[in-house]
Amino acid sequence: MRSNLPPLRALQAFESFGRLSSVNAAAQELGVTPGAISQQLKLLEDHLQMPLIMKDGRRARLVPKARSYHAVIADGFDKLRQAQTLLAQQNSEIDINVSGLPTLLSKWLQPRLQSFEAANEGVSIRLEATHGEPEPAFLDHMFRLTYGAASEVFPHARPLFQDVCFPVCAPDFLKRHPEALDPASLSDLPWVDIDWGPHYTTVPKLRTWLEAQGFPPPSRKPSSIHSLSSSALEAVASGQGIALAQLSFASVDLGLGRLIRISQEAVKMPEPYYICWGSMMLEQEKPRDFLNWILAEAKI
Amino acid sequence: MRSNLPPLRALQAFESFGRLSSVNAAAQELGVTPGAISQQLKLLEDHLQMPLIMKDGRRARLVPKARSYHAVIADGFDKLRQAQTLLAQQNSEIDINVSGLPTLLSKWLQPRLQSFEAANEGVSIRLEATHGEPEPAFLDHMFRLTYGAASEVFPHARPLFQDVCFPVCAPDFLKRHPEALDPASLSDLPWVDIDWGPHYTTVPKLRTWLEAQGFPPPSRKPSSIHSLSSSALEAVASGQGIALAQLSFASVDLGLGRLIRISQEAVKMPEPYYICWGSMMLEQEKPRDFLNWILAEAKI
DNA sequence: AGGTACTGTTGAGTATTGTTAAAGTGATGA
DNA sequence: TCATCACTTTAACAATACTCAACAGTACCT
Repeated sequence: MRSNLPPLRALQAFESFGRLSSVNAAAQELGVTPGAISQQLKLLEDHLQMPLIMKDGRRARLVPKARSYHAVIADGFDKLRQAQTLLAQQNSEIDINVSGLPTLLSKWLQPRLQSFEAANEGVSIRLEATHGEPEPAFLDHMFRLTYGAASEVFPHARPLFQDVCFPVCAPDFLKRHPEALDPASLSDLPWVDIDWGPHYTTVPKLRTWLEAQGFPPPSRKPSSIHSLSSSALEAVASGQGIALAQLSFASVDLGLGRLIRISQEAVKMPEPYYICWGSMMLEQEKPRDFLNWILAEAKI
Repeated sequence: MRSNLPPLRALQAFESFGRLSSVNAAAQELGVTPGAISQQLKLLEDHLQMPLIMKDGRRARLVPKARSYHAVIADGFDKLRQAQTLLAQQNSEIDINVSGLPTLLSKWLQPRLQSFEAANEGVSIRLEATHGEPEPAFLDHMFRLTYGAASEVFPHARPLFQDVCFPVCAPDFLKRHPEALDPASLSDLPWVDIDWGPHYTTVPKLRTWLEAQGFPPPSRKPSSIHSLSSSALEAVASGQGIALAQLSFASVDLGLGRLIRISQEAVKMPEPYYICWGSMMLEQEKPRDFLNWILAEAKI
């Protein structure tokens, strides 16, 4: 790909301007004067031989045709900024960085992290909960806890555990709907859905469990849809309805009595959770210890 | 994210240098002199307060610690270059751009494209076969033909058709292995696998079909694994073994007698193929006609 | 209408970046 | 061992980008 990029400073001005829709704001963000931005934008129009900005009252805006171009440019600068955060991570005092799916971190890892910290005096761990997978390059300084096939894009991955799912509700809800204990009636109760997003199509939903038991799918629409399991479980705990919960995410709340398991029947998640890491990760001692610890934890 | 980027020209020099491992080559690529590159690299080291290059004999190289940083920076510049190709597409004389999964384009779209070109005199169409999904921003000037949930990241999507799969082999192979006509013996025959990659976990494989018919999974390892269905079908046509083929991809070769369907039993693909497009796409007449045509084709 | 407050543009002077050419630096070979 | 080569670095001039200050257009208020 031998395409000559336009002058980079001009691109940066364009990116900032397009995002903020203001020459002044862009100037402030880039730490230059508005005049400089104005000149750079003109320069870029000149280089690309197409108009990019139009005046809308006293403001200036992107022309519609430049919108998609800007989107890709903005993406590129995002990556460049990401690279800076990677450096910041490398140079930080943190011993172990762990990125993971939000609920996996908060409901599975967090509760047992004490045991690791107790055994490793003075170790500092940073947890980062994100839905989207990080750049593989980040894995040189970071573990990633994720689900299923997403792990395959990373240099190294080992399965942690394969979870099971079953329906749960709140004690309070069970009082109002005692029929919930009869699996055949679950299809008609209010329920809470968990949406894993388009990339995870094989994850069991309430419908999956019902069909596995030979019952019809839910007759109502979900009373709420959550992108986080933990948020869905909160909704269930507050009595909003039933949901198909994962054992490892619900176990704390089950122990506390905030949630009740309505059926002993469970469906298995089709794929395990994984821990992933990069090639330079195991050269340091503390990450190595962490990996061994977490693999042992998962086998219990 | 309020992180100050380093001087961009320095980043660009770093990106180019890191990729080419040579100051001279980087200078040539960026159309400047080696001295400028050298100075910019020093500037970047200065800005980041960390060493980036080391001398390896008379060459200069990246220090290992900078490798992952470089990977992300390079990704960012790739995006910026992509943006240029997007502009090039916008300004090109092509009426209709179609990006799609390779085999879907070559085996399904290509054969019926004549009928569209015949009906639309003088229309120019460009086909681009890629496995990876394009930036959503590209969809403002491009259709994308893809499979299943991948379609959900794009602004608009309509299902085309839901394919079915069944085992096929070459006539020649059938002569050598007449037992192939007995489904129960398929598990023990040489076979060819199609690997859709980590993002498509629900796609049927030979194993899926066998299990659906109540037979054991393949007893041997696949004699070859292909990332393209079309390449797998070529291997099968050359007599390498059997494979689970999709009706729409195999139909031409079945008609020509290059492939033979060994069983009438078929498994359905769990998700349909989709055609996807962006918001500004249907403002032009020719893309609108194309969309209508392709949706009609798919219903046949 | 006219004043005021914003926002963006323009042009000449200053600072930063790239060029040119000469000087290091390690590998290679007679 | 010294000349030579391939490559990179350094330092003084030329080109590019930024600042500053004055200007021009638009909105809003009285």
